[in-house]
Amino acid sequence: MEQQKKEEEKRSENFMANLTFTDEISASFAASAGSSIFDDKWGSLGFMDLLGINQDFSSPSLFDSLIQSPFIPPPPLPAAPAPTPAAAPLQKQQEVQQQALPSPASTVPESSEVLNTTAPTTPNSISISSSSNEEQSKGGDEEEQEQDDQKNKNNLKPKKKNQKRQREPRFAFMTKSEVDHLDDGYRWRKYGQKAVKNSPYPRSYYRCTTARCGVKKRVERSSDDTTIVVTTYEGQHMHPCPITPRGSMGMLPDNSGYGAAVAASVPFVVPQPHYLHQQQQPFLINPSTSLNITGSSSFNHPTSFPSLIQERLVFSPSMAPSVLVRDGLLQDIVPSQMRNEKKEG
DNA sequence: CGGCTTTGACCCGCGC
DNA sequence: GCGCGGGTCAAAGCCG
Repeated sequence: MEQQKKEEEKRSENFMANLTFTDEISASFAASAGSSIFDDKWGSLGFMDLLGINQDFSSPSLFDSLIQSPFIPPPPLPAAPAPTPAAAPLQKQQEVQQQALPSPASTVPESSEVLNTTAPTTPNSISISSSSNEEQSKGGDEEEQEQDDQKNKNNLKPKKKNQKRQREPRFAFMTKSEVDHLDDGYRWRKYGQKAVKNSPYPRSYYRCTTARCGVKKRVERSSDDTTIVVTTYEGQHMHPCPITPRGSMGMLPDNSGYGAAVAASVPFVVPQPHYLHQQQQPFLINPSTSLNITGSSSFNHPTSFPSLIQERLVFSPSMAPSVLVRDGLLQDIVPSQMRNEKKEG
């Protein structure tokens, strides 16, 4: 165990990750939001927020604006990926205080499904996608959900027939990594594993070990590109990140009383054009461009991303708009186009 | 001993 | 109704 961890950490140090976003994703967002991606609704949200990694960035140029954004939603999902013990020291520790301002998260479309596909042309890339299950309860029914959850736990049968299982919003991202289970700072307990159809790799199910935190995480490896790991989060942490010393992360939803709003919101944020500008890559506008946030300055804080996801973010708009993440299933997450391309190539 | 993983069984929703 | 596949449970085992 210990050794394994160390190995992973070691690997993480050398890890280079690309994160890709597609303009279609944005399109999806815009469409579902019924407004332009440039609206405050979306435009002010940072995708890093989504990951809950909006802290400890060593790249002010890119993230400052993000963080200073008036509408930074609390990380609906994995709050702040905690520092990987081995990786943390490597960074400048440029701590950025997140401004947990109340966000318009509640205005976010609750049933939007967003995909973020990745064009894994480079090694170690991540792609982010988010989905809010269309079946999921409409927003504010957190209580109801909890009750339902309880029902399910205490008694599996008494579920009403006409009551579809409600699901938390989901958020998925693809990561190029040798390691399946990325360390995002939270503690997870594996509760299941299933073979994945058409894939030699199993899908693992994890649950946040924090008491009363129902956040789940699903990890599977792409069958097309075995270097791609698809991680799907379901639900939102309403507690501080257990590993984060500052606890500044988890603090968001918790202390701000923002929980309900967050719960009711889509756990996804989209890259904000204005900060992307700073990278001089208006990927949202020009579908043919690819924003590579890599570089000397940007994203190289190991502690600010699921342990192995670092350094390279590539926003690459090139996928089919119809590709939306649905239920976080790999086959849905990975755009067919991309998969086809991979097969061809 | 507590926490975690493994793994087979089971439940449930959905499509045919 | 049936079969399939996704998701979850829970007992057993492992490990520090």
